[in-house]
Amino acid sequence: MTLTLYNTLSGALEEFAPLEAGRVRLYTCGPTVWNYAHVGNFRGNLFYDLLKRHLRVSGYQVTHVMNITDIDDRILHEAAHARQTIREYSATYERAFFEDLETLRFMPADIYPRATEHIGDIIELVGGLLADGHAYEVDGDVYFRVDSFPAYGALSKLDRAGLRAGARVATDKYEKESASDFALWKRAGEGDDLLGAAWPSPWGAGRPGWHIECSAMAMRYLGQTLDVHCGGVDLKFPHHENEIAQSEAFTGLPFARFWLHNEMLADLSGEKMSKSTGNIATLRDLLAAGHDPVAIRYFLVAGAHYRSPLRFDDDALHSAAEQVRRLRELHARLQETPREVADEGLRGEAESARARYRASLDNDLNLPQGMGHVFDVVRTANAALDRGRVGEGSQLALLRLLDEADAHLDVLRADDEGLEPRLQAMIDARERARAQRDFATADRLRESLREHGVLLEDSKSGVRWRRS
RNA sequence: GGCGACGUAGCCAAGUGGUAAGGCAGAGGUCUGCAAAACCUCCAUCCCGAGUUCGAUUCUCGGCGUCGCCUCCA
Repeated sequence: MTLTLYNTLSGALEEFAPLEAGRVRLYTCGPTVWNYAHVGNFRGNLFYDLLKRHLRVSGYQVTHVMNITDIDDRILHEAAHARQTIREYSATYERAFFEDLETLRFMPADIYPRATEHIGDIIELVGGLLADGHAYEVDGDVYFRVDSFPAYGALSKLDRAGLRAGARVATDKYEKESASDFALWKRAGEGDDLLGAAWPSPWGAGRPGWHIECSAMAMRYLGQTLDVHCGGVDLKFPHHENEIAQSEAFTGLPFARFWLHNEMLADLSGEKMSKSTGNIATLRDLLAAGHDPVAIRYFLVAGAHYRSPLRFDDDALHSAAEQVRRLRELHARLQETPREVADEGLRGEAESARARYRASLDNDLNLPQGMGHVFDVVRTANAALDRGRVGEGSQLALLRLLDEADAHLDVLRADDEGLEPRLQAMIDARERARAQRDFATADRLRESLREHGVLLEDSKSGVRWRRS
């Protein structure tokens, strides 16, 4: 089975193969650290996570670079307001971002380059574009000359004539040859040096434009042609279009072979979650409201196919939490000693489900469909366990199925394995009371444990506990 | 106005030219000291209209509706 991915560049599903056998060079658009990221941002990050995990499942070694954009107009503005340098200002949000990623079990990238630490690379890129006539300088600002790159618009399918030369372009304060030209380098404003936001360059003190850092850092660590470049659909234009233009104008080579774009997370009303609208929830908000981070992860990664919009909704979050619980429940039951029974049927079902699960993931990362296959078997397996019909063969096959899914989901492992001794003692005391058929005492202890957030489940093989 | 995506049960969400996975919620039941969990049963004809076809939810056209992008955006 081969991995097929939807490539925005061609607008079609394509068989994936990296340039170098066995190794994938992956670049994913990281955060601009000017504020706390919201769960919509993390939907994107978890899409990257899903892709990377599946590439690894598929046998590839993945070199993953994700940028940290720590210089931009908003950071500049906020830092000035807070009377801090941009580094001081952005450090808080950068740290929070990494904490949130860890909470969501994001598989870390290999390299997280910061824009401010690659000014030299950026200057080299801008210099090259100027030398070749792909850019021009106006009074300390440098712009990319879109007319010099005929393929402009190929990714976003925007016809250049169709890019309305009106609206916001008219308000642009810079003097550009053409409305669609974009800044590669911006002249320093007054006080920028005090904020730590001005660097010397052949065109005078200034800072990089928005798009250039991605080109510079991607090529720095991954070479001139990437295998996969990911981002949200809202970055297709102008960000990715501009990345392509400036990178390919510089190298004369394709910048990225596969462009993958994830759809947005929407609020309850269906509107895209975004900071400017204010309809956002941060991970911190959700945790404070008592939501399990693992359920949030499941919701964001498996709640919908990555190219479909996903609506943020309490019921959907609850549904995610229940699905995680059911998977964990079955996983726990499969730790028991298998019976000596003939279980060819169940084993076959588990193996077939695993093949179908794999095929779903190979088909453009269709995890929601894959989970359908998994849950088909979850029910069958539980029924068989109820009847004591699970032997060693099917037990192994079922565990393999769950492991295969968990290679993407990463929801089975618990954050805290242990139980406080005092609570464990209460469970033991309850078991003794039950053995003596002193159900009043047993029920009292169970209720008390419930108040401590521990739920009990009695089974033939003993009592199981879990956090509520 | 241009480009693009989407409209499947109370909710979330897959999918297919031959009469629609899965999950949540809900109802009834089995099991259990009671619970919980688990299991069993029930719960949709796929926005509307026309067309193509032996047959369309799936293809085409036209509506209606929702959303995204059109230089802040994951």
